[in-house]
Order: sequence, then C-alpha cells, then structure tokens
Amino acid sequence: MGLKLTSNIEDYLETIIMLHKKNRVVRVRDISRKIGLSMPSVCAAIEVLSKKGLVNHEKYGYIELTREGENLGEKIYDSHKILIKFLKEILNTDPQTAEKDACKIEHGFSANTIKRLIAFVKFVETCPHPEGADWLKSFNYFYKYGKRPKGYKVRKIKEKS
Amino acid sequence: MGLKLTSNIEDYLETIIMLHKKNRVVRVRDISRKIGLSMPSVCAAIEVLSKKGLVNHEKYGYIELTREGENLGEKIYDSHKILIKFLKEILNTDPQTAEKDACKIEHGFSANTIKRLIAFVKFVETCPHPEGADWLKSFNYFYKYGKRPKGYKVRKIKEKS
DNA sequence: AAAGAAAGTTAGTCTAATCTAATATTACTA
DNA sequence: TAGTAATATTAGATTAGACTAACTTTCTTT
Repeated sequence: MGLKLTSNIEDYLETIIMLHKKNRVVRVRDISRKIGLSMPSVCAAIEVLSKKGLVNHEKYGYIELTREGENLGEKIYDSHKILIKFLKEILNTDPQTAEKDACKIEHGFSANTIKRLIAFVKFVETCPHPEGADWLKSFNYFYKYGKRPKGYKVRKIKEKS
Repeated sequence: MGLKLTSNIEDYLETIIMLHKKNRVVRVRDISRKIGLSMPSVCAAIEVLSKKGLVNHEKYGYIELTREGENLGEKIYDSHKILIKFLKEILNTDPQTAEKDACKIEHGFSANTIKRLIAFVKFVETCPHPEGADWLKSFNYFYKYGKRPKGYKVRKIKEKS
C-alpha cells in the first residue's frame, strides 16, 4: 500500500483539514455534507486514508489526522489557498468561480509550480508603484476595455547602487 | 446522450486536434502513442466521441473531427496553450513541468477564468516599461532571492489627460 | 499475390468512485 | 430509561476508464 493518492482522496483529506480547523472534531457526516457525497462514499474514502496511515478512525468514532495526514493535507490546502488568491486578487474572478476552479485544479500543479505561484502572488502584491494595486487596477481596465488606461506612463529611475 | 464530457474524453479530443494539426490524418495508433494508452482504450474513447457526434469514424478507418468536435477541441487546446504560456513565460517553470501541469489543469478552468488568463498574459506581455520583460526579470530575481532586485525604483509620471 | 507485419477491434477483467437500501450503533429527548 | 432520531457502516449495484489476450482487417514487402 504505497502513498500514491488519487486527487479524489486528496479532496477528502483537504476537506478534513478544513473541518478540523473550524470544528476541532470531524465526523463522517460533516465531511459528507461539506463535500456533497453520501456517507458510504465518505466511509470508503476514510477507510483508504486510514490504510494509508493518514487518518485514525475507530468505528463510529471521530476522524483524526495523523501527523503525516496533517502535513499532506496542509500542503494541499496551501495550494488551494494560493490558487484562490491568484484567481480572486489577481485575475479578479468572482468568488464562486474562483472557489470552483481552485477545487478542480489544485491537485494538478506540481510542487515547484506552486512555489512559483506563491512567489508570484507575493511579488505582485508587494509591487512598488506603479505596480501593486494600481497595476491590478490597470489590468482590470485592460480586461474590460482591451487596452491600458490612459493617464500615466512610467519610467525607470536608476539609483546609484 | 448529452454533450457532457469527462475531462478524460476531452483529453482524447485535444490529442486528436493536435495530431490533426500536424498529420492531417489521425489513426487509433497515433492517438495511442501520443497519449500513452492502449489501443483498446483509445477505441473505446473514440466510440464515445463518435456517439457524441464529435468525430466520425468508420471501422478500420481514419478518425475525423466533425465541425462541432473541432470547435470544442480548439477551445480545449486554446486553454492548454494559454496555460503553457502563463507557466513558461510568466512563472518561468521549466518546459516539461509546464507541459505536465498544463495537461492536468486545463480542464479545470471555467471559460471566464480562461478569458481572464488570456487577458492577463497579454497584459503582462505588453506592459510598458518597467514592467514587461524587465518586470518578469524582476520577478525571476524575486523568486530566486526572495526580494526585489536593487538598482531601480519607479515613479509615476502623470500626463495631462 | 501470398505471407507476415501492423493496425484495429472485441471480449472479458480490474479498480476507483460513486450510489441506494438495509442494518447497526450512538445520541437525544420526553 | 425507553424510544426515536441521527449517524455510521455494510452489502450490493453501477459507471467510467483502464488493461491483456485473442481475433480481424488492412498494409507492406518480397
């Protein structure tokens, strides 16, 4: 029993992490509701996660993440969060679409790409003027009207380094 | 028989488009090799695509896209291309990873998000100085060293508008 | 044109992920 | 505390997508 997970199983793990964060106690029903699948499906998934050593689960009991499960889950959840951030704050997609898209693609990125995306979002966020907020505003204008807003140009100022 | 496609089936369609572009004639074997799956698997998929009216296929013959199949395939392929562009040119991931990641996530984005991404890439590409190429160079530095390169600052110059 | 190679198809099996229906356990409440 | 409601599990069926092995058709090569 290797530790190769299907993206499906990763979804369950991520859901458990999210529920854990707000409830501290996670049950089959909670996952079922959150993820929108039947309880038997959740049970089967928990069984798999348990065999992989990612959760502990006794019959009729709570579901608890192992150390390993938590680490992996956090990683997946991080991907999710950075994607949401990129979609919402940079591309400016509406929240629902962002959430939906992020869920679908979060398992597809390799670790390295995620690292780059994290850096990229940070880079954009911390851009000195005229990038940063204005830069994003400018993109929004560009998206809407197909051209850059008029009214300012920028030029590079060399500093003695 | 609706026109709801699994992303799996979309992969086949996309592969057909790509092969069509370079070979003009597409056979089961070509798809099998390109996509790395057995010929029976390809046959089964072609059967599905055929029932959906996206390809025409007579036994032992070539595979041809219908008008509808071509339209849809192009759309999927467009997503692929814009993702590759974003990954390679903006995030600067290595080509293999870019290709791999793009394949995995290309079915996950909603049409609207793709539109935004297309605009975004264009926006970055056409950024006037100090964005554009320099801006991307700057990001690369940022990715590598965790901070912006020293040596220039920018300031906004208002033009009479 | 006949033989062998390549390509395509069919048949049957497997796994992952889902479901519903039925059963079992636990929790709540009157 | 007894009965009901909520939750959890088991059993069994279904679907999609993959495979191998065996068979059929088409192509190629001598």
